[in-house]
Amino acid sequence: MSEEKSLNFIEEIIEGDLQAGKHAAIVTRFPPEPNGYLHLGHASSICLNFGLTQRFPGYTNLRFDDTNPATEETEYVNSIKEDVRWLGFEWKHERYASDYFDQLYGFAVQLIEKGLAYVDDSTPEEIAAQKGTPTTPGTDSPYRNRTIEENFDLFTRMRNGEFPDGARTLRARIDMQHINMLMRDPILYRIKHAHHHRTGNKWCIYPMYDFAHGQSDAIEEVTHSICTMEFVPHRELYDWLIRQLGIYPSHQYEFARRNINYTVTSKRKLLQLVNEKRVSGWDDPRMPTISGLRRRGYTPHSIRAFCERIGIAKRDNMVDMGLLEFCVREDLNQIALRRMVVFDPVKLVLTDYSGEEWLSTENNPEDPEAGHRQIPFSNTLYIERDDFMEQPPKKYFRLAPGQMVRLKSAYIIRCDEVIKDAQGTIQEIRCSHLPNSKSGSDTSGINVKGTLHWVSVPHAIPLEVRLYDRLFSVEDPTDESADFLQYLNKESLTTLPKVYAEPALAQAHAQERFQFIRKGYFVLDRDSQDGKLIFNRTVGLKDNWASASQKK
RNA sequence: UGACCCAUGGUGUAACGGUAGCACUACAGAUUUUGGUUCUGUCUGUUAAGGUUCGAAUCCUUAUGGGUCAACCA
Repeated sequence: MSEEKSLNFIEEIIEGDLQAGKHAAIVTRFPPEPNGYLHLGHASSICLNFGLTQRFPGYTNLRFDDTNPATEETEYVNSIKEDVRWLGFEWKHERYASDYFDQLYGFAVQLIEKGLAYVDDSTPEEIAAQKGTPTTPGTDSPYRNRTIEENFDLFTRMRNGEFPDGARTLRARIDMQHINMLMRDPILYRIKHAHHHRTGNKWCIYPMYDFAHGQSDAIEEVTHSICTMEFVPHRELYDWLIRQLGIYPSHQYEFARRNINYTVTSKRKLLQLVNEKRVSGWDDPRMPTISGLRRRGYTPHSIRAFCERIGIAKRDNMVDMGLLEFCVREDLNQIALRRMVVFDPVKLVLTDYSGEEWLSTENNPEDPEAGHRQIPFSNTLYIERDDFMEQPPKKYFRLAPGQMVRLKSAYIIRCDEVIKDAQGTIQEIRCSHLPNSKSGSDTSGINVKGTLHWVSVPHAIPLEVRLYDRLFSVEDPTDESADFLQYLNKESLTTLPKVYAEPALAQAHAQERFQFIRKGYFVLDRDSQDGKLIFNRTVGLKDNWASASQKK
């Protein structure tokens, strides 16, 4: 039985190309612009581009599309490389569009010499006016018919820095009446006296996306250049330039960007969240950035599984964040070390128990290899306040007066008495235990429905815990006519400054994943210091009781 | 008003002219020393109308709906 996984439409195209002998091997590239941090949308593209060359013969380059020195920085280059590697992929060549600036300049000269490009002195406003609209044709620039000699001279002088920013542009000479607005004499080069993160001050003219991306693809002999649907109209220009230049015929294929509900995946909007301090930074655990997810405790494996499940297609989509959460729970359930932590404590005293003992408990019931550890037990414990109810509803099988529950990995106890203060707040729950019900050697013959987590008060260590919720309160924060910031979820971060944990957690390492039993999955945050451990909740456990009891 | 892209349960994605499947979600039950996990089951779908065909989610036409295109951004 072969596990026949169906191909997505791009894999089908590649399989067809390979079978037809069009290519012996394929070349793809992941082409980020280093002007922001990578997010979930990029993860999809990374998994696609790198995944393709794992499945088919060939390789994938990492190429930075760094043609706009005004917004691009080395900080972003470094974070992008780190994130791609963290996701589990390695590129064949690390390249930059700026590596090709000399060749690109040569291509521009070729177009000028063929009469297919001209220097335009029009202002941005004039060029916009010449452009026409989607339904009305454009008009020719008055500079459109300059001689080849004049164009060459002016372009050379543009390069030499004789003109200020924005004074002139180099435009392709195609057709101002073209039905496709991108074909209406698109700008190829613009003047920017700006420092570039790699080429420094060598250049004061920079190529536009359309005159860099496809040419870089061709230089690298990329066979399948994959991008998102908004570039569909660019393909005509992409092909035109390649044809006129007579360079390697890379082909562009488009797929629909993945949208995920309750968040935004737009670098502009994410930048805004960072700049306006709505979040603590690009790696704020609430951010849909790779670095945010990493800090939140997501595993590379879970993100890859997510991308695999949401697939690749051309139709508009809105993926449920719940699927991402499912993927990370699925992974973490297998690997997380179980620990007991009480968030909202109420004291529980065993009136018929004295002294202390260390009990054995498994680190991960899903993984026998994870072994066991010892946990301290005494007659003074903390349990969760909401694990006790004086007047329990039906089917509540936690602790209540006269009721029995098991303390995880310890004894079955019965609630005998409740001590309250003048306001009626419970101060202490007094219980007795069944000595012969000890975990592992239970001869009591009693079966209880509920099992509670707990910590021994004298042994407990304090922790800070940060609980996260979705960043936005509506499914599509960008859809509404209002500003997306208006839909920020004000409860996206809840900090519990002091919770009580079993002592084993004092030895937690940054890379370890934990499941705080009945609470969720947690990871150590980098804000932790000696003596002050901080944990991020990656995701909660599925909670059928909470959803069932809320429904009433 | 134009051109282009897209349309399968609540969500995502398959079916390549021949039984509409998978995953998530939701719901019901079993198991469980985590109301977790695991297991079993249930609900819900081809945008519409024509046409081609023995047979259409699939091919054709039209309509409808959604998206994209008027940055010296990518």
